[in-house]
Amino acid sequence: MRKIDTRDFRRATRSTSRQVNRQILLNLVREHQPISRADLARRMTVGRGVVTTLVKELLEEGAVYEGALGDLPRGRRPMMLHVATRDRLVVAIDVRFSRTDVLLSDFGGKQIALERFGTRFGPDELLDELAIRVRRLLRTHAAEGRCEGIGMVIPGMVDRASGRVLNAPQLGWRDVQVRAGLAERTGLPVHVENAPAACALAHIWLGPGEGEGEGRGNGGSGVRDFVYVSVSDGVGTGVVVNGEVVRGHGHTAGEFGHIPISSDGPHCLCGAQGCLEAHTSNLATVARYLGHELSPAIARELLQRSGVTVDDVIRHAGGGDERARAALAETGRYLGIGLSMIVQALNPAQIFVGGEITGAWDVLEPALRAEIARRALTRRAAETPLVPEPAGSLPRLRGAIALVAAPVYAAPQVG
Amino acid sequence: MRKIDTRDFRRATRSTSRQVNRQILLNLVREHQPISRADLARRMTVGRGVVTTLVKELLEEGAVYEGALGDLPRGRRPMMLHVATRDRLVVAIDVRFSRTDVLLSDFGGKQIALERFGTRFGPDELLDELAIRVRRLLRTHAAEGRCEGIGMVIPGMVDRASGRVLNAPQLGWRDVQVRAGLAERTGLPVHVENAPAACALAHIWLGPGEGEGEGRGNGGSGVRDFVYVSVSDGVGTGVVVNGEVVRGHGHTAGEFGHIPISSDGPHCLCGAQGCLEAHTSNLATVARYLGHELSPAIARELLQRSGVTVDDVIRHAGGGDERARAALAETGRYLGIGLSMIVQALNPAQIFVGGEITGAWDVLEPALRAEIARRALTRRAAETPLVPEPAGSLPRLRGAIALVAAPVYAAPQVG
DNA sequence: CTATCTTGTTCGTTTATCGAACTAAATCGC
DNA sequence: GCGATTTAGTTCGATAAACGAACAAGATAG
Repeated sequence: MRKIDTRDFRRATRSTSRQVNRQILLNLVREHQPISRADLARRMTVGRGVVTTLVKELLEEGAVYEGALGDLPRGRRPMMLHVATRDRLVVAIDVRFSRTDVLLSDFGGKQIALERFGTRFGPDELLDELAIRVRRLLRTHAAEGRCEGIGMVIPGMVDRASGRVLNAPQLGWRDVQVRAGLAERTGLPVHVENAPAACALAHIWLGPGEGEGEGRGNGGSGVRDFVYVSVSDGVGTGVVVNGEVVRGHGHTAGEFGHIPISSDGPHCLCGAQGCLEAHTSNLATVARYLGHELSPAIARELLQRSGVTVDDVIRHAGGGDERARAALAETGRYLGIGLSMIVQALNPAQIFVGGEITGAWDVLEPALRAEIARRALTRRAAETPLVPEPAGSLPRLRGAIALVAAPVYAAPQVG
Repeated sequence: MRKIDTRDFRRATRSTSRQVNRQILLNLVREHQPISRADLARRMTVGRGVVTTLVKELLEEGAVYEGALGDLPRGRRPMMLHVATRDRLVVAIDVRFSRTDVLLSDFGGKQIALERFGTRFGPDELLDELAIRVRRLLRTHAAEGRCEGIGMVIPGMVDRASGRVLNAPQLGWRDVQVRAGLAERTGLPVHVENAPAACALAHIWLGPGEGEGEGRGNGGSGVRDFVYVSVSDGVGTGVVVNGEVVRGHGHTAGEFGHIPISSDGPHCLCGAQGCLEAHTSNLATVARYLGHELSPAIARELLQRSGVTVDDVIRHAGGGDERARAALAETGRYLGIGLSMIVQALNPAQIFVGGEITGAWDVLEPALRAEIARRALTRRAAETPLVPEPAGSLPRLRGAIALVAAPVYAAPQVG
């Protein structure tokens, strides 16, 4: 029951029906490929004639292609249809404090080439470096297909519509026009997004990132209401309601990382005290392992001197180090409080947890479950599925891919 | 950028364009009445011919009517159009612990007759009583128009689709089929909803409830992303994203009332400790005024013995009672923590605060603002507008009206 | 009284779905 | 081996919508 925005609506024209049905059909092919025209007609409860003309259009545009003939017990064998992914390329860029990743992939999420380099903290220097690498990648792999765009994820707040980075504390950026800068340098359409929001987008459109080599390409998890919680240097979330990422009025929705967990907890980079992030970031976990409950600023120093990383803590926990297990369990307890708030506030169908920390899921999960169950108002809410996503599946790069792929398949807006 | 749900989509048919444009037109009339056909054509960037046929259809259905001729500097005078509200009635029902309100109103929110009686806690008894009163009201006011449905708001969790009350602790209800029961008894379509969610719906469709006598009828606040926070016996919220109320996967979204504010705070009715509700409900404020930080169960006893109500505390605060002011300011501080969480999580364009407590807005507001500003990540978020809605404007009954009115004007779903 | 301007209607054109008829290609029964 | 049956895919006329131009109905200005 959505209200029509009388100041910014899209009315139906002669061609709106076609656009809507075309997009539905394209999505059905995407999620059920290989699939025949007759099957599509049945799923859409439409005559086969309409499917014929819609498919003809999509074939001419190169959005779908005809594969092999299917098998049936009786009757004429159907011509199976697939969405085109292989010869459509995407450049995915993940900018973080520690490093920047550049991935060339196809539309289905299949990896073609991955490069890593140390992040330049000057925006112009970084964009120059990126432009050089993008051009080189596309020249080298020109035979693989045509590049349809660049997706870029940033640890910070982004105005997705304008492609401007509003505030990225980890990079020290404020009000930087990233999209225009990179688009000029490369001549490609550029999409910029906050990292956890992009990770959520990847789960809408590409599904969980298990298929390393092949990349299922079709799919996207069927869940339409979920929250993606990213735990790394910072703690951020992507909120999805009704199959759409919630951006917020000032582009800062999903900042669950900076809700207060305790009134007197460690100081956070954001200036406040006791934030979820200050209790559960990788820095916080390491500091806790080393015997402190410190602010991230001091913790960063501490761990630079000690040289201990979260991955070390997780490895030690796996090896039976009780202090490491206790530190992680404590992180789990705090994170559980945060997740319970998400459950109360949004009652999602599922919560994805991403980050290095998922390597200790056996330690984490009981703590998370306990906190959620302690607070939940209904049994259904108490049993909200938690799904870990290991950092190794490159969720942020998948998010960057989704930034380019999603608009091609998204529902046309009407009303 | 919404994803199409390939398991539950609505494809475009021959008549979809018409439905979409018809609904856009209806909403334009609603928000700009009186308005001419030619103006509608300009706003929709469509030929006047299309408007003629759409309006003819709406006139025949009685959804709009022609009013007086408009004035123009030159040319033929336009025929002004209005939405029909006066002869379309709604029965709004607000069930609470202390009492039940039944309001007969028109589609624009104009009050016709209001009845109050003590709530029967047996569902069947309550429905019987309600049916008698509804029938009597409609018989008495039969001349005023035809009743298009019943809207009913409940303090608790509701499955809106099935009309079932899942859990209403204040009433002691669990799994009660309210809709079917009342629909059978009255022969009218019935809509049931959680009270704060309905209050949010009222703000989408009817706008803030200032116009007592007339009822602006047109309108609805233009804001499409906001949160309505209801503070009374309990504390609940209605979350609105993109002009649509967020229901959650298990119908329990918006339960910000039961997020933890403190780890060792008062026990809450929900079983947990330190909930926002336990700190900021009317009971909590009264208990605080009387010198305790108590669980609501004990507080209820206490205040029954003392006979003090929130309204008393608010009155005393207005009279200069420092203890009352301090108690309310403390409530404001805790509520501010809750609101700051809402700002972080959803970054709404606006937050509405409803309930008796708004009577002490001068005491409350500084505390709320301070807490939000202390936590907010951007200036825009820090300055999120807070809008008080006094309990006297009957927000819950307006919500019940909106339950019936909204579906008539809502955007048809496509894609 | 006429030129001009604006509103509202009418009607032929275009573009979509809808549905029935038709062709193509496979299996089954005999 | 061959027609009956079944399923896939195409074609084409009917219908319903937007689109756009022409036109009638009022109003004002000079």
